[in-house]
Amino acid sequence: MELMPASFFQQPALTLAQNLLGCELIKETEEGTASGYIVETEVYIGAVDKAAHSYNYKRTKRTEVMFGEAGHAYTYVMHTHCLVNVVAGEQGEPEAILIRAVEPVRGIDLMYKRRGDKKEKELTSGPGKLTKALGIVKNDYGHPYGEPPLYIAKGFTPEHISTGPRIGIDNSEEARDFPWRFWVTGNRFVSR
DNA sequence: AGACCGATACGCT
DNA sequence: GCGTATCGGTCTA
Repeated sequence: MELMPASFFQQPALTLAQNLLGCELIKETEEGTASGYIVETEVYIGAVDKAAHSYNYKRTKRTEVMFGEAGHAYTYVMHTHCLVNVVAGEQGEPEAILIRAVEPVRGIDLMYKRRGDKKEKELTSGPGKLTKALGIVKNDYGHPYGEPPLYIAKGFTPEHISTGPRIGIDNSEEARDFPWRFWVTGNRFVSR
Protein backbone atom coordinates (compact mmCIF):
# COMPACT_ATOMS: atom_id res chain seq x y z
CA MET A 1 0.00 0.00 0.00
CA GLU A 2 1.26 3.43 -0.98
CA LEU A 3 0.08 6.30 1.21
CA MET A 4 -0.47 9.68 -0.40
CA PRO A 5 2.26 12.11 0.77
CA ALA A 6 1.37 15.37 2.49
CA SER A 7 2.41 17.22 -0.69
CA PHE A 8 -0.41 15.50 -2.59
CA PHE A 9 -2.94 17.65 -0.78
CA GLN A 10 -1.12 20.88 -1.70
CA GLN A 11 -2.90 21.49 -4.97
CA PRO A 12 -5.89 23.61 -5.94
CA ALA A 13 -9.12 22.18 -4.54
CA LEU A 14 -10.72 21.73 -7.95
CA THR A 15 -7.84 19.57 -9.19
CA LEU A 16 -7.41 17.77 -5.87
CA ALA A 17 -11.07 16.76 -6.00
CA GLN A 18 -10.44 15.06 -9.34
CA ASN A 19 -7.14 13.51 -8.29
CA LEU A 20 -8.78 12.04 -5.19
CA LEU A 21 -11.02 9.98 -7.46
CA GLY A 22 -9.65 6.44 -7.49
CA CYS A 23 -7.72 6.89 -4.23
CA GLU A 24 -8.40 4.40 -1.43
CA LEU A 25 -9.91 5.76 1.77
CA ILE A 26 -9.12 3.52 4.73
CA LYS A 27 -10.37 3.44 8.32
CA GLU A 28 -9.10 1.10 11.04
CA THR A 29 -11.19 0.43 14.14
CA GLU A 30 -11.31 -2.21 16.85
CA GLU A 31 -13.84 -4.04 14.71
CA GLY A 32 -11.41 -4.25 11.82
CA THR A 33 -10.29 -2.37 8.72
CA ALA A 34 -12.60 -1.15 5.99
CA SER A 35 -11.77 0.80 2.85
CA GLY A 36 -13.12 1.99 -0.46
CA TYR A 37 -12.03 3.70 -3.65
CA ILE A 38 -13.25 7.29 -3.79
CA VAL A 39 -15.58 7.62 -6.78
CA GLU A 40 -17.46 10.89 -6.11
CA THR A 41 -16.34 14.24 -4.62
CA GLU A 42 -17.60 17.81 -4.21
CA VAL A 43 -15.58 21.01 -3.79
CA TYR A 44 -16.44 23.76 -1.26
CA ILE A 45 -14.47 27.01 -1.36
CA GLY A 46 -15.27 29.39 1.50
CA ALA A 47 -14.00 32.53 -0.20
CA VAL A 48 -16.61 32.52 -2.97
CA ASP A 49 -19.07 29.72 -2.27
CA LYS A 50 -22.40 30.37 -0.54
CA ALA A 51 -22.93 26.63 -0.18
CA ALA A 52 -19.81 26.24 2.00
CA HIS A 53 -20.05 26.22 5.77
CA SER A 54 -16.99 28.48 5.67
CA TYR A 55 -18.53 30.97 3.23
CA ASN A 56 -17.15 34.48 3.54
CA TYR A 57 -14.40 33.08 5.80
CA LYS A 58 -16.91 32.32 8.54
CA ARG A 59 -14.81 30.98 11.37
CA THR A 60 -16.47 28.83 14.02
CA LYS A 61 -15.55 25.82 16.10
CA ARG A 62 -16.92 23.67 13.32
CA THR A 63 -15.18 25.36 10.36
CA GLU A 64 -11.91 25.95 12.18
CA VAL A 65 -10.08 22.96 10.72
CA MET A 66 -10.67 24.22 7.17
CA PHE A 67 -8.52 27.27 7.90
CA GLY A 68 -5.56 25.04 8.69
CA GLU A 69 -3.30 22.79 6.69
CA ALA A 70 -4.62 20.74 3.77
CA GLY A 71 -4.91 16.99 4.14
CA HIS A 72 -6.79 16.89 7.43
CA ALA A 73 -10.26 15.50 8.05
CA TYR A 74 -13.31 17.76 8.32
CA THR A 75 -16.21 15.81 9.77
CA TYR A 76 -19.61 17.09 10.82
CA VAL A 77 -22.97 15.65 11.69
CA MET A 78 -26.13 16.53 9.79
CA HIS A 79 -29.46 15.01 10.79
CA THR A 80 -28.44 11.56 12.00
CA HIS A 81 -25.39 11.11 9.78
CA CYS A 82 -21.71 11.96 9.85
CA LEU A 83 -20.20 13.37 6.65
CA VAL A 84 -16.48 13.43 5.88
CA ASN A 85 -14.36 15.93 3.94
CA VAL A 86 -10.70 16.44 3.03
CA VAL A 87 -9.39 19.90 3.90
CA ALA A 88 -7.82 21.64 0.88
CA GLY A 89 -6.31 25.03 0.06
CA GLU A 90 -3.58 27.18 1.56
CA GLN A 91 -3.60 27.99 5.25
CA GLY A 92 -6.16 30.74 5.82
CA GLU A 93 -8.25 29.64 2.82
CA PRO A 94 -11.14 27.55 4.17
CA GLU A 95 -11.67 24.92 1.48
CA ALA A 96 -12.73 21.29 1.63
CA ILE A 97 -13.65 18.34 -0.53
CA LEU A 98 -16.66 16.27 0.45
CA ILE A 99 -16.39 12.53 -0.14
CA ARG A 100 -19.81 11.57 -1.54
CA ALA A 101 -19.28 7.94 -2.53
CA VAL A 102 -16.75 5.13 -2.45
CA GLU A 103 -16.51 1.67 -4.01
CA PRO A 104 -16.02 -1.02 -1.31
CA VAL A 105 -12.54 -2.59 -1.31
CA ARG A 106 -11.54 -4.09 2.04
CA GLY A 107 -13.64 -5.20 5.00
CA ILE A 108 -16.78 -5.71 2.93
CA ASP A 109 -18.20 -8.17 5.48
CA LEU A 110 -17.72 -5.53 8.16
CA MET A 111 -19.56 -3.00 6.00
CA TYR A 112 -22.55 -5.32 5.65
CA LYS A 113 -22.52 -5.78 9.41
CA ARG A 114 -22.52 -2.03 10.00
CA ARG A 115 -25.06 -1.18 7.32
CA GLY A 116 -27.33 -4.17 7.62
CA ASP A 117 -28.19 -4.03 3.92
CA LYS A 118 -28.71 -6.74 1.38
CA LYS A 119 -27.69 -4.83 -1.72
CA GLU A 120 -24.00 -4.12 -2.19
CA LYS A 121 -24.70 -0.86 -3.96
CA GLU A 122 -26.35 0.53 -0.83
CA LEU A 123 -23.23 0.06 1.30
CA THR A 124 -21.37 3.19 0.27
CA SER A 125 -23.36 5.05 -2.43
CA GLY A 126 -23.83 8.29 -0.49
CA PRO A 127 -21.93 10.56 1.90
CA GLY A 128 -23.77 9.38 5.01
CA LYS A 129 -23.74 5.73 3.95
CA LEU A 130 -20.01 5.49 3.39
CA THR A 131 -19.06 6.98 6.75
CA LYS A 132 -21.20 4.40 8.50
CA ALA A 133 -19.81 1.58 6.35
CA LEU A 134 -16.20 2.61 6.98
CA GLY A 135 -16.72 3.53 10.63
CA ILE A 136 -15.80 7.20 10.22
CA VAL A 137 -17.15 9.30 13.10
CA LYS A 138 -17.30 12.92 14.21
CA ASN A 139 -14.34 12.26 16.48
CA ASP A 140 -12.11 11.88 13.40
CA TYR A 141 -12.37 15.67 13.06
CA GLY A 142 -8.92 17.15 12.46
CA HIS A 143 -7.14 13.86 11.87
CA PRO A 144 -4.33 14.02 9.23
CA TYR A 145 -4.96 11.63 6.33
CA GLY A 146 -1.34 10.44 6.33
CA GLU A 147 -1.51 8.08 9.30
CA PRO A 148 -3.74 5.48 10.98
CA PRO A 149 -6.47 5.05 11.84
CA LEU A 150 -7.77 7.14 8.94
CA TYR A 151 -5.69 7.53 5.80
CA ILE A 152 -5.67 7.75 2.01
CA ALA A 153 -3.62 5.53 -0.31
CA LYS A 154 -3.01 5.18 -4.01
CA GLY A 155 -5.76 3.21 -5.73
CA PHE A 156 -6.61 3.17 -9.41
CA THR A 157 -6.53 5.80 -12.14
CA PRO A 158 -10.04 6.57 -13.42
CA GLU A 159 -10.48 6.23 -17.16
CA HIS A 160 -12.88 9.12 -17.40
CA ILE A 161 -14.19 11.77 -15.00
CA SER A 162 -17.60 13.50 -15.21
CA THR A 163 -18.56 16.84 -13.68
CA GLY A 164 -21.80 18.59 -12.77
CA PRO A 165 -23.65 20.65 -10.13
CA ARG A 166 -23.49 19.63 -6.49
CA ILE A 167 -26.23 17.85 -4.55
CA GLY A 168 -28.45 19.19 -1.77
CA ILE A 169 -27.54 22.88 -1.88
CA ASP A 170 -30.63 24.33 -3.56
CA ASN A 171 -30.79 27.22 -1.09
CA SER A 172 -27.37 28.54 -2.06
CA GLU A 173 -28.42 30.90 -4.87
CA GLU A 174 -25.92 31.08 -7.73
CA ALA A 175 -23.52 28.64 -6.04
CA ARG A 176 -25.93 25.79 -6.66
CA ASP A 177 -25.02 25.86 -10.35
CA PHE A 178 -21.25 25.64 -9.88
CA PRO A 179 -20.08 22.41 -11.60
CA TRP A 180 -18.04 21.35 -8.60
CA ARG A 181 -19.11 17.73 -8.29
CA PHE A 182 -16.83 15.14 -9.83
CA TRP A 183 -17.32 11.41 -10.26
CA VAL A 184 -15.80 8.40 -11.96
CA THR A 185 -17.83 8.06 -15.13
CA GLY A 186 -20.01 4.98 -15.13
CA ASN A 187 -19.12 3.80 -11.62
CA ARG A 188 -22.17 2.18 -10.06
CA PHE A 189 -21.51 3.47 -6.53
CA VAL A 190 -21.93 7.14 -7.49
CA SER A 191 -24.79 8.50 -5.37
CA ARG A 192 -26.88 9.68 -8.33
C1' DA B 1 -42.96 12.04 -4.22
C1' DG B 2 -43.46 12.84 0.49
C1' DA B 3 -43.04 12.15 5.64
C1' DC B 4 -40.26 11.28 9.24
C1' DC B 5 -35.99 10.91 11.86
C1' DG B 6 -33.63 14.00 15.13
C1' DA B 7 -27.76 15.55 16.04
C1' DT B 8 -25.59 19.39 16.03
C1' DA B 9 -24.29 24.32 15.41
C1' DC B 10 -25.45 28.74 14.95
C1' DG B 11 -27.81 33.14 15.65
C1' DC B 12 -31.11 35.29 18.11
C1' DT B 13 -33.89 36.53 22.32
C1' DG C 1 -32.07 28.96 26.45
C1' DC C 2 -34.71 28.43 22.16
C1' DG C 3 -35.96 28.28 17.30
C1' DT C 4 -34.34 27.15 12.95
C1' DA C 5 -31.84 25.12 9.11
C1' DT C 6 -29.12 21.47 7.56
C1' DC C 7 -23.51 19.34 1.77
C1' DG C 8 -29.09 12.49 4.14
C1' DG C 9 -31.12 8.13 4.63
C1' DT C 10 -35.00 5.32 5.03
C1' DC C 11 -39.54 4.09 5.11
C1' DT C 12 -44.40 4.49 3.19
C1' DA C 13 -47.37 5.28 -0.67
